[in-house]
Amino acid sequence: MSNGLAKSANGRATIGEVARLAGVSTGTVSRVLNNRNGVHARTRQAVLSAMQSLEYRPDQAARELSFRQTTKVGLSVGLGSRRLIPFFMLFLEHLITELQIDGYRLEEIPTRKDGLPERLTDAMILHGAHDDDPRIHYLQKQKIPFVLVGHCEGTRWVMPDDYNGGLEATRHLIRLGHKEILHVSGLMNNQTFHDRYRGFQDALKEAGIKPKRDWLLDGDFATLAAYRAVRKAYEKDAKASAIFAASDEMALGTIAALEDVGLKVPLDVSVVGFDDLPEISEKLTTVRQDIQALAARAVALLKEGLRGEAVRHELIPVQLMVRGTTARKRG
Amino acid sequence: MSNGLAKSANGRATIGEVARLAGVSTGTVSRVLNNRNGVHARTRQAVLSAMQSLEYRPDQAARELSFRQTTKVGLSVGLGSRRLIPFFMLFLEHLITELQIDGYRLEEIPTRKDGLPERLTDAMILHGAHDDDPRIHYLQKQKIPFVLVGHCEGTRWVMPDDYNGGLEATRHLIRLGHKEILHVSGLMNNQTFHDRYRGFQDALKEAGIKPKRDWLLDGDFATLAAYRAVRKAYEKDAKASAIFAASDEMALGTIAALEDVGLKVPLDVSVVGFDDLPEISEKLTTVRQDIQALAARAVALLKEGLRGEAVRHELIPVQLMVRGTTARKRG
DNA sequence: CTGAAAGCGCTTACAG
DNA sequence: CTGAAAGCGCTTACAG
Repeated sequence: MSNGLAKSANGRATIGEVARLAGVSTGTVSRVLNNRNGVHARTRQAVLSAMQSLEYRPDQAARELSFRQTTKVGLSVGLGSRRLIPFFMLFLEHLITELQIDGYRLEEIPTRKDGLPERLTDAMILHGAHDDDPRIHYLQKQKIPFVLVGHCEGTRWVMPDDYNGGLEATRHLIRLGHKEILHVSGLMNNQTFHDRYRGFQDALKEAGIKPKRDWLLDGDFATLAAYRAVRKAYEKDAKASAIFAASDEMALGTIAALEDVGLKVPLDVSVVGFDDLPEISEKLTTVRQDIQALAARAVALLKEGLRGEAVRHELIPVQLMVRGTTARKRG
Repeated sequence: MSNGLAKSANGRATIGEVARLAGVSTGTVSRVLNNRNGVHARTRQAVLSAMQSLEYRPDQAARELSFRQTTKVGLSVGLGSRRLIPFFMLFLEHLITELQIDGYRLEEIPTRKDGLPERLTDAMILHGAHDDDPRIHYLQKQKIPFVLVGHCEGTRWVMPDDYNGGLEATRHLIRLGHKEILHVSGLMNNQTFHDRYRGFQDALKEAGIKPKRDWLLDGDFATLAAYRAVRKAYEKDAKASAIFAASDEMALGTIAALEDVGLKVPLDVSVVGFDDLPEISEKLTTVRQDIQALAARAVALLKEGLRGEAVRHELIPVQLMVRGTTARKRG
């Protein structure tokens, strides 16, 4: 090694090597590693730069073993919430990664028929919450810190800025000259989709467009259901020149339906999706949400909860990605 | 504890407690734990029963730390293979669990544009292989032990018994009196679907049924594509009273299409799927495959490879699950 | 504010 | 065939 210190067998620097280079003890290195206070600023700096120059990355296994008791974080998926969908998979993967950084371990906790988690962990992450979700009150009573992926007054929560996503997607269509815009979504008892819908409505309102009742199509959050709803609408009498689908999957179904009734996207009808999932949305104009950030912020809030800090919430920004499925309204 | 030995803080027995109860050293316990030979049968038995009575489960973190060098298993997903689908998610989850038991760590290795893995690990699991997959020859040359999920002469492989699944699904329909049976699948350059198709063909052949060219529908492995293919077929002139869809997703699309052209399932048309995925296939007559066993056997074969044993392969049995979407042919 | 030392639960040469 | 002991890379009272 350029600094004359040997690295450990498997090629990675150890805490001991960092300590030697920084001229401190391993205990001190450990303290800065874990952000404990009571380390002199100068010392901390020295350790930090030693870590950097050695590209130090702590050994997970050793940490877990030393934290005699690893913090177990439970992931609770709401009743009826689908687990085997791309969004959830990606969220789960990022969540595991983010928790690992702090030495926490994720466990999926099954939900009982009464809607409560099968058992409790040191802290919990709640996904797929609905109004009056029994888990919220229950965890509050048990004094288990938790973070909600979604929103609920008085709790610690984090979620993508679905409202603004819906707003921006719809504004984009309006800017392109579209005046009649369908919205393909699912049941509105789902926070996420309700928020996207509110964004849709408000964008119309601010443009002075009054939505008709039949502009709202039930796509049941799925490709095929969206296809059937859109196809049926256009086979009847739909004239809309633009469609905002509340998910990329539904956007895909929407596009296929338009194709099958002989309409070209984006020539005849523009389509915007939502999520920007890999493998699915490459060519779609859509609203990107940052799933990694969602997971990272959820973990950050959870740590605050574990430290007993005050509840607060965060909204993860989303971003309109203009690609090939939207165009200016024709003559 | 009933045996008068204290368990460690976090409630789980340690190797030391097992050793004490069995009247041996921790080294010996470790040896039986890792199936090392050179332990007297009687001693081994004593240790085993001590483990059992203490419900001993080794601490992963401690093992990893002690195995100075953890074995890294790379998971390589073939180019163009979809990763965000339920089957793959479930396989991945089981794979991680199974590898963990042996203290191995799974890493997903990206595939380069030329089809080779970005980097090598101690051992690899190949998924989504196609004919002439360059990874196979490459890994053989590099002498990296690997297991293929699929099949390829001269390699170590494991896969579900897709052929028999296709055979059984089709036989089931034939037994119900159906004589004209469609098969909804995707491109046949995919081993899995090709095998299911062969099963379909052979079942017809043994029943003396000669399939027509247009009995094979391209469902592109997806719900929506299956829907469109089936709908188009019946809108034209299809008369088949039964359909074997090569995946549950395609079966769902198939059923929706039949419904939309006014046919009742299973009254007018019977439908069989394949996979039996949770959340998706509750009411479907389908062929269950055991994804957990698939992962477990893949790991077992990989361990053989790591030990330098001869290559061999395994077929994981599948099972026909008769549920509500198939019925005896009418009139 | 910092260091020396014990300890987390396992594995593995090294003796015998 | 088996035990005693060192060591894996960290954390954390305990002194100072």
